[in-house]
Amino acid sequence: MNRVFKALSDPTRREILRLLTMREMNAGELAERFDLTKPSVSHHFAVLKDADLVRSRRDGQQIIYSLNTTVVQDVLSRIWDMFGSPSKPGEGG
Amino acid sequence: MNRVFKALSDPTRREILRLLTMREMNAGELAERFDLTKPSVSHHFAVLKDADLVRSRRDGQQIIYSLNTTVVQDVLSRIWDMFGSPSKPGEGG
DNA sequence: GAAAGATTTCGACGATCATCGAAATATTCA
DNA sequence: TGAATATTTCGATGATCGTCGAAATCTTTC
Repeated sequence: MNRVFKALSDPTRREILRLLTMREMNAGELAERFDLTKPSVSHHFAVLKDADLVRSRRDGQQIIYSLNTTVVQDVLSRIWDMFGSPSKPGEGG
Repeated sequence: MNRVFKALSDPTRREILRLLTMREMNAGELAERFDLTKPSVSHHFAVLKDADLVRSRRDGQQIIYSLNTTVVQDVLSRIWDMFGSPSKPGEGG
């Protein structure tokens, strides 16, 4: 769970995730969207994969990235459970 | 929004937030729960306050921390909107 | 097999971050 | 006013992080 929060702590990676909610994209296509070198963007892919938030598959020369939908949903549920229903003081928590 | 994610990226701070969902606590009470010096824990309070996730008020010699419930709820909603309903490829997003 | 294209790995560098001990600030109580 | 308690601020330090250019890996095509 810590890797997930670390992964989400960088704006570039959050933007990658947001783009992938639209449709899957290959590495070069994603890299074009950022003012970063390809090695830098590739590093962000690795962090997101390590957190299990995205998946990748090869299609010819290209690597196609997609959102790991089930994990993202599960993670969001956990976060919600952790902070989403705080009992107010005096409400009996 | 970036400050929020940065704030959430540290396990100690997430634990502070989790504890505060139970009930409000003063600084010393919270600090006892961690194997950290008081200056370190105090630093985490500052980060959480800067992200507007917690509030503090003074009661005599003590500073009482509580979850900023409305902001936490709002933040979670935003995160959910950002990643919560990803359209699968071919589903027409 | 060699050239070309897409992507990642490597090694390094500067910035940011979590942590600490010491000192400073704020409040209470005698 | 001065001692005691609670908490934060300051200054420093080691670790982690995002970034880069160069080199390596993998695939396709000729």
